[in-house]
Amino acid sequence: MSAISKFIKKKRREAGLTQEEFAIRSGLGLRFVRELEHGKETVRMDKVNQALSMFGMEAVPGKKDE
Amino acid sequence: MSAISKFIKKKRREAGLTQEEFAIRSGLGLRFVRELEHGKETVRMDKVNQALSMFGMEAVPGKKDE
DNA sequence: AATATTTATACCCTTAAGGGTATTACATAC
DNA sequence: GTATGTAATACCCTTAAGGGTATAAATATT
Repeated sequence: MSAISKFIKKKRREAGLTQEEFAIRSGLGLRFVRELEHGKETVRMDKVNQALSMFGMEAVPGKKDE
Repeated sequence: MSAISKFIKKKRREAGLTQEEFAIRSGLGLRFVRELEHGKETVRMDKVNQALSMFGMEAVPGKKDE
């Protein structure tokens, strides 16, 4: 599971949001939110960044291991 | 320009590779490499990670500003 | 300056991402 | 047990991402 997928799932739950509520608030499709959290690797980066921006984050290069 | 785009462009040049050479070595399409470095936002995350993995990196959540 | 190299756009095609919706599975209650 | 809320899969459709190739522009290099 990617760091991004795990991050979104964790943060969303901490915010007390369902996938549906998160989808609505972020302007993303519910199916996309599900697939992103489920670890789908072929998602589009703009949508990923749209999700991350809900928590003031964006996709950046990071060390692979650790 | 996204942090990832800038990172790839910078690292590729530091490695002394042309976009074409980088495309070949990473197994990505030349056109994709061009569009990624040019800042296209709708690229696919798996391809982005394939590019980042050339430098031992992957897309992770990071603070937006700074 | 001219020339070679690298990078950027534009064309068409195939494939699949994302959306909507419905259905199914999985919880956590009651 | 049944009901309720949440999450996961499956269907079809529209749109566009990515590949290949060709051409144009930009950037060295001499």
